[in-house]
Amino acid sequence: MARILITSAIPYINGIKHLGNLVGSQLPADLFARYMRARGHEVLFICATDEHGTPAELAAAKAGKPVDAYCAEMHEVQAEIARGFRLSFDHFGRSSSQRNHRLTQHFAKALDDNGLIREVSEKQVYSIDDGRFLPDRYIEGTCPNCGYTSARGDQCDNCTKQLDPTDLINPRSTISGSTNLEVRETKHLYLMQRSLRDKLEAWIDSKTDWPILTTSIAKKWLNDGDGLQDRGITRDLHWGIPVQKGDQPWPGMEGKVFYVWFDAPIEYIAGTAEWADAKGLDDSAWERWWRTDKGASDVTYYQFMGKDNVPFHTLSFPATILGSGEPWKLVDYLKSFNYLNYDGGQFSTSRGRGVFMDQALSILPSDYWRWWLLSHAPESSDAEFTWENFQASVNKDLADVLGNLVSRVTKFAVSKFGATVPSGGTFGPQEAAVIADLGSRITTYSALMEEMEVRKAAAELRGIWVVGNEYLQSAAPWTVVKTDPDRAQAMVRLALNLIRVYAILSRPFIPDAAAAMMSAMGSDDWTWPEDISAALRTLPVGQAFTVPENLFRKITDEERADWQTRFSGIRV
RNA sequence: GGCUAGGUAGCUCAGCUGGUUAGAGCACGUGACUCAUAAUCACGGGGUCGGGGGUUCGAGUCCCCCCCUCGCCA
Repeated sequence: MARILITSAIPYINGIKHLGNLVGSQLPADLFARYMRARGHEVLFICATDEHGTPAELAAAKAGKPVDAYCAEMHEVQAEIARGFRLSFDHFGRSSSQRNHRLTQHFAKALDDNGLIREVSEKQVYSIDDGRFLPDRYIEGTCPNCGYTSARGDQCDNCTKQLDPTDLINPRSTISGSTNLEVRETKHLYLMQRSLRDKLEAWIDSKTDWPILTTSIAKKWLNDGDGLQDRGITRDLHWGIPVQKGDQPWPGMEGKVFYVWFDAPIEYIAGTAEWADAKGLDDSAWERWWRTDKGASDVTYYQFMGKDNVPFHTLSFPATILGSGEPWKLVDYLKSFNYLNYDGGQFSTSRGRGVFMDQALSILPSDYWRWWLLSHAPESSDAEFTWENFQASVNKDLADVLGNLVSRVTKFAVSKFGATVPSGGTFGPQEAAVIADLGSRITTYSALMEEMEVRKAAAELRGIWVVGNEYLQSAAPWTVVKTDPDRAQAMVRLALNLIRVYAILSRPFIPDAAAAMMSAMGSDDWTWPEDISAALRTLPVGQAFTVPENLFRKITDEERADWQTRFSGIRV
């Protein structure tokens, strides 16, 4: 038994995420966690909400709520949706937790003690009416280059020329529209990533088994232009983790907070501490997952995220860990995903284009989405969601291949032999062939799951389902029963056992349907079928089973057309 | 403009270090079966692997140029 730590990139608190966000991190992480648990490993799966920063403050203001209350509320909303998708987090934490405050301040002190923090004085635009410094993208004005009146502080969207906020003519705050702005001098802390560059590069170079997507992004940042840059880790904001050196004040930094990208990944650790707190365990319970001097040396740590998060997880966060000089666990395997596009374009949160997690659950159960998203996960390149493809995949794979298999087996069995596992006959060559076929397929499937080859694993699982239909078709118990009822009973017995085995194998992808299959077979034995021959003889003869409701319903053309128009833009 | 990843059957995608007639699922056609959610199973048609050069006994797979998507960055 191995010890496996899994984290999913933490979703930002501001609003409900769309399916592209889901399939890029939380869902594949859940798949992997469920699989590893099924194999009997000790798994800890942590996620959280990322709560700090300007967007959270603005969203709270828009909602007319204090930012802490807003975050608490949105955290609960996201947690509820996560439960709806059956995301099996051991803990769903919050980056605003006290645990994260203390750890973030601790890391800042450790970095400073090691000479890796420097102070930088810089000029930034301050909005007097808003009472805050404005990040570049919250300033608009007239482009000095082309005269476009809605140029942003970092770039003009019209002429694409790169700008400095102070270049803008008649600059204004996009938050309030106020033009009462001035340039103020402010001091910030920078993490000296440059001095950790070689260490980081050596570490990245040692990860030869990582996806190309992951390492190529990391190397680009290490080598592009002047190479890895030092990074500001503080901001002039109110909502965030106060800048402190451990539990001591940081002279000159009063009133400032850490930058959200500094504290967010630390929440992986803090979230584990929150998990221990929630369980009433002491510090050693979470430290054994993170501190190699306190029992974590045998932990294998996996991270899951979309490609936009890769630089922070391959460079910035490791810089924090390595720079601390303390024995914290570094990620062992980083699985990254490309983007999911929506019907010929992008998912767009701001324009409400695409399907959001709450809407998805309002039209179909989570298993439908889990299956489609995972079997089409954007692993090697960006992938495309279309309603036609979704409909075809759900109807064929789930309803026809798997759902109908369960249906035909149980209904036939009940009508001929009653609602108990029949005792007659013995397994012969046909059954031996099925056992051999499944044995090798399960080996393949397991290997793909361990390699996190999500799409290929889904395809193999589907192949495993098809084996059941192939067997029934060639064995034809409905014909055999007329001349040799005992033989037909043996066939039915195998088929019923098949349903239980399929429940186990399918559970990481479609947990609800798997539970329904298992329960219909009157069993609760989820032991992984290492020995498929024995696994197909597990249900006791005479044990009662039930005919489950159809596991999956089909999506009609009318529904598809309706959804297609409903989710084409403008979220209602 | 720089960079990453892609451009393979109607659609969604596999094809590791170059090697027999380029694969899967869906869709389509034909047949079988009738237990089942008009489900299933078998067989079949369909691709000059974005374009053009080159290296090689041999290239979808390596090199060069060009075109086109997606994304990132400046």
